[in-house]
Amino acid sequence: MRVNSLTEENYLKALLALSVTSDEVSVNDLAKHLAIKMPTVTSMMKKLAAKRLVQYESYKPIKLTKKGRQEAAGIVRKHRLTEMFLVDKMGFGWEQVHDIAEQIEHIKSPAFFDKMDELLGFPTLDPHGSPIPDKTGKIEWKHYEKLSDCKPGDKVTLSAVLNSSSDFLKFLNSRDLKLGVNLKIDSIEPFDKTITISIGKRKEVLSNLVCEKLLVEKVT
Amino acid sequence: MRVNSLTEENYLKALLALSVTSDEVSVNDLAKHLAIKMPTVTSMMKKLAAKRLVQYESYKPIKLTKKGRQEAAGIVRKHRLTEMFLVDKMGFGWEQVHDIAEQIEHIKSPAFFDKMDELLGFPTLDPHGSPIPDKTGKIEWKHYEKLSDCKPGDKVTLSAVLNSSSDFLKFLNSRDLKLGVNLKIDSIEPFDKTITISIGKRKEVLSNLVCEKLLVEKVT
DNA sequence: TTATAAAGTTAGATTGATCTAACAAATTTT
DNA sequence: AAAATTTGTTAGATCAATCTAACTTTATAA
Ligand SMILES: [Mn+2]
Ligand SMILES: [Mn+2]
Ligand SMILES: [Mn+2]
Ligand SMILES: [Mn+2]
Repeated sequence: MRVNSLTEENYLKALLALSVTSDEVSVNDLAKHLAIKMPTVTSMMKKLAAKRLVQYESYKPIKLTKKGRQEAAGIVRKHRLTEMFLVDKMGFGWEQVHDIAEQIEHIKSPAFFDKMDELLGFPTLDPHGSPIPDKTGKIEWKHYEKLSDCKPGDKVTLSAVLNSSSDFLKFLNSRDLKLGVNLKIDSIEPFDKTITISIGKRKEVLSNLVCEKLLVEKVT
Repeated sequence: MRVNSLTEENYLKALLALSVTSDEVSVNDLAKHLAIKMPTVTSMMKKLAAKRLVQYESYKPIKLTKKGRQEAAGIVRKHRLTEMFLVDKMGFGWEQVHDIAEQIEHIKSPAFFDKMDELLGFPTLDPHGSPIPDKTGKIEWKHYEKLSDCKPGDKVTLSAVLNSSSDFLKFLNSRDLKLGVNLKIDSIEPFDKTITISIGKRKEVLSNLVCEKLLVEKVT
């Protein structure tokens, strides 16, 4: 009843990720998110409930307990510190680091991650603009909005991405869309919500699917 | 039949470690080294034999195949590169890195270790003086000898340690025994082979148990 | 060279993580 | 409200990695 397995850690992380919207998570959501079958989730929920990491009763939605949320935040903290370290200290591109961090987040060594933290100067954001949870498990998102919710004429700064897959980030690289670039929304196609933006004098056309994954901050 | 599990990797590494002396390894040795029971070893040997990583027949000693030796060297390479990175690039002490490297050696990401290698300038020795296997799996030990095999009057340089446990290395730290220090053997107690050495004008008394774990190079 | 001890194997159980098939509950549609 | 669909659970199987108990082979000692 002491340390969590890699598998358990992945369930906790999934629960935390799925909680951002609804706080309560269904067996089905979890099964889909982890690409496993529902009965597997059911039995793991019983185990995690016994460890007081989740609240679980048959046929009712699942909630992380405080303890569960903290453990999950700890994993995410390790993941994001790692990504930051890989980019800032080792010279990887932001599109290369997620998969490595998925593995390193399970390393058991507070000293290792404390050292990363220190060498990085105690960062609060990861290379994708996501907040790095603090040691108490607090996760503070800035008040960003989705590019897909902006209006024509809005001037914004690209501040975070909601998808860290290599494919998506390579796409952004190919258009020189990095965190911090300033964009102006020129127009939105009513039919499919495709957005045309200006970056300096360059223009780009971005599908709604892409814009939903881009978080921006209004500039005055 | 593609990728090896963490458990399999640990068996291969153990086999390689035990092969330094005898090339052939017994079920018993392996069981002791891994702190598991013999039947567990037997069944794993069948699995590794099926994967052509070891040569195994009932009641006969076990040998790594060429493929097995290469895989094992790959893990050791990752282990030692990691230790070097932790010490040289992250500021850990040589007594802190073995346990972290035991975990990181199982990370699946050639790019990650290639980057370490590059940032370190392609080192050939780890922080404990052990050779870092090259990418082809070749491991080249310098011609060191054990301090316990030296004679009174010998002048030597401490070049490697055969035990990377935190306790042992903390003991060496407490006596300022780092790799590269020059020692002179003053005398050897015939009864228990305890050795008295001089380091500059300082004198230390080292038990045979300690001296067997210290590899030195004669200086002229 | 027989007896004893050590080393090794086989058989069967356990635990964790997963699956499929069958059934049950809850939700949505009609 | 009944039917259909979706969601969730139970039961039982599988696979990897481990164990213990019982047995066999090999090595060592008397
Ligand atoms: Mn990530
Ligand atoms: Mn990230
Ligand atoms: Mn080591
Ligand atoms: Mn080492």
